[in-house]
Amino acid sequence: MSRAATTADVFNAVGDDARRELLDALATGEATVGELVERLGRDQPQVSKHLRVLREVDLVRCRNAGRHRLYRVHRPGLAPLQHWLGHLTTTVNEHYDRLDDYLHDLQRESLHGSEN
Amino acid sequence: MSRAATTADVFNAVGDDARRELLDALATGEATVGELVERLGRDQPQVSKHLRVLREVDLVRCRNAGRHRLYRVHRPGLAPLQHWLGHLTTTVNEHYDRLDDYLHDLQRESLHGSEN
DNA sequence: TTGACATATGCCGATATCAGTATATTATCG
DNA sequence: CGATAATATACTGATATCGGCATATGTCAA
Repeated sequence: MSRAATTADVFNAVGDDARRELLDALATGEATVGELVERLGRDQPQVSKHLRVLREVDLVRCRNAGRHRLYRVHRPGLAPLQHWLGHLTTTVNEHYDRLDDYLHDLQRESLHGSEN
Repeated sequence: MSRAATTADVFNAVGDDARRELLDALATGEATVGELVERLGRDQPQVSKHLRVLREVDLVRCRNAGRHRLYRVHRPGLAPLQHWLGHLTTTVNEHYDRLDDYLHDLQRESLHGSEN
């Protein structure tokens, strides 16, 4: 009972450098595994494995083209990230203002308070 | 030579459920560790530890208020996330269109890759 | 100072994760 | 059918990560 969940969520998937690089590489269009291997300069098995993770969380999809496999970003898969980040951002913006930041940064140095 | 980097980046920090919950909880304003412990229903040490990670990547900051410590979201810390996701999204949108998705989804049906 | 409260840190064990290597699967072509 | 190219999976070892518990640090108040 130590760890939490498998890599099976979008946030975790994007938490890895290699996978973000893959997404970036696919941002401009489809690519085969071999092309990605070359562009990222990583081993083929690793690229395949990372692609698998991305596929499992629906951030990418693929189709067969001859002997190759063309991967592409699956836009709807980005929704959870966009929604969470958007929601967080707007909520924070609604509840904080410049004055807050200003005051807080001032108070960060020293402060006295007595109350609960 | 196995693992990559320490948890010291924003994407990794946000990859964890507990930390996202913390950010969500702080979205509406400052809170003390105790309040967060109660809201999230997690042990105090864990909350503190997760807050530490968030602090290290500059997603939250804190100030002392008496015996308490008030944590808050540090908005600039969100920038890397916003930029990466925004850039990815617009790039993808520029290079894909509805027709692409339509065709790809069609072809996806016709030929298939096995899975495991 | 002492004592109580709030928060942080240290240690541990279980498990996940990643890179690397070798091998299996799948598809195309002759 | 067999050979070969492209990709996927299996296994391994090193390390990171997380949760749980105990304890340390720090802050106020009397």
